[in-house]
Amino acid sequence: MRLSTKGEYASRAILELALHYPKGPLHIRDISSAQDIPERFLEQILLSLKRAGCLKSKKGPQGGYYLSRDPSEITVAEVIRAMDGPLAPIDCVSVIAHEVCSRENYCGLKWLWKEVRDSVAEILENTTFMDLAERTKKARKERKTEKL
Amino acid sequence: MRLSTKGEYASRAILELALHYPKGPLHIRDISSAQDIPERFLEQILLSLKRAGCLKSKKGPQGGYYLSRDPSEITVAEVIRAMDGPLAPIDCVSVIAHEVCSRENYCGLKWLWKEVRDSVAEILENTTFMDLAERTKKARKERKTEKL
DNA sequence: TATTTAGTCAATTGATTTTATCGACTAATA
DNA sequence: TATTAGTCGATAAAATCAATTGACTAAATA
Repeated sequence: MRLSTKGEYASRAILELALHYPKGPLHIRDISSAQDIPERFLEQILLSLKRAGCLKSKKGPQGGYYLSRDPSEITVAEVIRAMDGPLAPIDCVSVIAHEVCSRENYCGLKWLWKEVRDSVAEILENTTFMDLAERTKKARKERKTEKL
Repeated sequence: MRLSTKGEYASRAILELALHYPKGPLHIRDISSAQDIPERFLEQILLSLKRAGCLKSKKGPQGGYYLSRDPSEITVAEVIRAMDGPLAPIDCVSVIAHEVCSRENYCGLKWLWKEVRDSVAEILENTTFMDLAERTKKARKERKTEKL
């Protein structure tokens, strides 16, 4: 039940862009160093996220990536699905990539995996990058005052 | 956020043993054919589950595997952890394999993954193989009456 | 006690996925 | 037209996963 590195990097990258929103584009390089993600790998991830409609980009000097919508309109579910596919733990309970099992006697388990899927989806569908950005800003602020 | 094949096979195997409980041991071969799991792969899985304390075994004729406890005492969480390790989507929110992140600015996400972890754990900790066996029996019964 | 049955164990292979890198290309700006 | 920065496809390296193998040990029974 683990999240892929790709999924984790993607969500960190979008969070970084959300923290910067609505200022202009950010370079791959800057996102990479801020979030400690291998630059050439991040490049691919950002491309996928762009194709998935989460990001837009601008070439040339003063170019970079920026969110295609307000952070409050981008859910974590959308980002994770774009990177890793269905949220379901196994295909037979995936809404998107549904697969019929050959035997009915597994269905005692099917019900369980469906419950897991729904519960994960519920959280990720209802969390936006605005929520995450706010949490992050708040945590940073608290950390600052703590140090005084 | 996918379950490994190993985790899926393991839960199916334990379910099969729970359905057979408390009758005597079942051969690897029988579990394998009932649940359609590659026999030599299942062998390894059963060994791990034995080491994890879910199963016991008996060698020789009339031998096989059987549950070490009542199905109501074996949770799905226990089985999945034995096969795949921590339930947490990423290590920094794992109770067992906790890892400190080098940067505090990820914590906006940390909180989210923790919520996911807790929600998955809540379900898997509270589902036992008695529950699953009962569900399965009920589903089979319904399927039978449907056919009349 | 010999034979058969059935689980034990370690090592290794094969396949797939994940993670990452490379180089050449295109678009935008100054 | 030089420089900056994203685009794209191919591929390589590494890790993990899934599965196979062969030799071994223990138990039952004939």
